[in-house]
Amino acid sequence: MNGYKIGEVSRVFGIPNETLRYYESRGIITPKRDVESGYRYYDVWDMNFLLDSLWYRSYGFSLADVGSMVNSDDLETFDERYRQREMELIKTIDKYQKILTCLSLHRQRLAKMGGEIGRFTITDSPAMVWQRQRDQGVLEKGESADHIRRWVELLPLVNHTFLMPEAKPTEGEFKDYCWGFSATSEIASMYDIPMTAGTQYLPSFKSIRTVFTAGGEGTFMDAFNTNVIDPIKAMGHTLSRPPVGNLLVRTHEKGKMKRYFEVWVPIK
Amino acid sequence: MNGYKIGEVSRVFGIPNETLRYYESRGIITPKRDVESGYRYYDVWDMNFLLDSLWYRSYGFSLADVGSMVNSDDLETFDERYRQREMELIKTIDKYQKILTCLSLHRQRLAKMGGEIGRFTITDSPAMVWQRQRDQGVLEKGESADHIRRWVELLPLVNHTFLMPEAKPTEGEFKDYCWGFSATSEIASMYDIPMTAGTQYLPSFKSIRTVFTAGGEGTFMDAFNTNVIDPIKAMGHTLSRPPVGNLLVRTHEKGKMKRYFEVWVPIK
DNA sequence: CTTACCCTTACGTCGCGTTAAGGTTG
DNA sequence: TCAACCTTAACGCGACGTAAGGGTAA
Repeated sequence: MNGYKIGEVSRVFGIPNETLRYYESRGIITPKRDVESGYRYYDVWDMNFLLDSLWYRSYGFSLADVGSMVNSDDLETFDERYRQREMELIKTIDKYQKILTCLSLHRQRLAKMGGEIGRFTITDSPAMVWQRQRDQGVLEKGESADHIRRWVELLPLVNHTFLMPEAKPTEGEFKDYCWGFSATSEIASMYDIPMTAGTQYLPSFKSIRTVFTAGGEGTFMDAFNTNVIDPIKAMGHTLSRPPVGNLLVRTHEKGKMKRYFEVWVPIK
Repeated sequence: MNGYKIGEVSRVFGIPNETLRYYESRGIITPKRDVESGYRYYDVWDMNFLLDSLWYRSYGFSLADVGSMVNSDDLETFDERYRQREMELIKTIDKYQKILTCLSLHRQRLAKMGGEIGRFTITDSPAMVWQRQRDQGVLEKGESADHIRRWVELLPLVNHTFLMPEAKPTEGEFKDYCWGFSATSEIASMYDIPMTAGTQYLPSFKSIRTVFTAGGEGTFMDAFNTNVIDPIKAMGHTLSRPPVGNLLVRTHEKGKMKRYFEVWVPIK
């Protein structure tokens, strides 16, 4: 019997012999067999096609595709397959690129936020679209909640964002807040976000931005009033609109939850 | 019992309830249970953490990572995880980008090659590094073949390339050829290709480039001599160096193999 | 005779999605 | 009444990797 045994092929091309056997079971490369021993003997053409298979695999084609490409495809079919794979790759790269952009941005926000606690900066809040998700812990459910799914699907492009109620705090502190999702207006325009009840467009406002932290359950409003609103008022600013902010991260420090938020408080 | 039942959570966030149960089995979200019925009741915090989980998943973290992030990670650990994931994403994008570039290029070559059969163009051959893989069907095997694996790993950056022997064809035709891999010199310099016995650097030469086809086993040399060498000689050109060329694709037309090659024939 | 190599079958991996059987709850 | 919930269990995917148990080549 002439030709190369599976181990030789394996060593030369660096492919585990299990993989070679698997390819045979999928009908991709079917070497001759020694009838007595059952040994596989790969000839030059088996290896040509094996190399082709590796080539196609390296483009990311599935084994099923590779089988057809190696054994039966004509030129036209090749062109179709390449065209389709090209489109898939573009989509894939796009997806990962989007994720990377969001992740980097978010990581940078986390890296900076430590130094921003207790520091108040006058800046314009980012224009965004905001969607109420729940009110005082009460979820919007039922059939009307379809749009929430749409927002969830947009992760990680959307933020966990709270919005204080429209009514101005007359007694000097906020007692009410509402959680939802937000997307910057660029993202909102790119992904046609559903506008339903509870969706608001928040333009850019002159604001004071800061970062504050809160602990676990029930600590949010207090932390907000004490560490954000009181200092801003003490500085002599007058609030003009409902504050809005993002959850940056929920961490656990020494067994207790610690949440970090960034917030924009619109001022006159 | 207050809170939301699994079906409600499922509907609102668009997550199959199987997945919610699976997350519980992995210790990620563990809602309270009604002791009698065994029903799961998700409270606000369960849903907060569920949303966080979806957020982290959308960044591409594994469920094991998500479990830690939701339940125990501190800020430093978050930073590490984000940093690592960012690097992974960059690598992934890079990989796909490379594949896409090769695939696009190759598809364009396939698209053009039909019109290039029988057409001879004077052009400079691309500078490349070439590695002998086998000679007349005889594979280089044994321990000395380590470097071939290195080339295979570089797919799809490398080509299937033949090189005619150094000796000039005195009788007017070529009888010998040798298959191997090649990489353009840009790629070779980027990925430090191993230089071993059988590795040659082929600089750019003034050449005639054409595309030819061959059938199955044993048809290559004849097709090359008849469709490439003879016409070039008939045009009055004198060959200066060994021709070199790439396998473009092996197709199947009407049950028979048809191979397409591009070739550069160096001339004086 | 050794021993490195080959064979087959079958099960594990990841992150779930799906299906099924059989029962309880609102 | 009947959808919705519970449990355990298993199977599927894709491309292999791994292990068991036994035969073969040089």
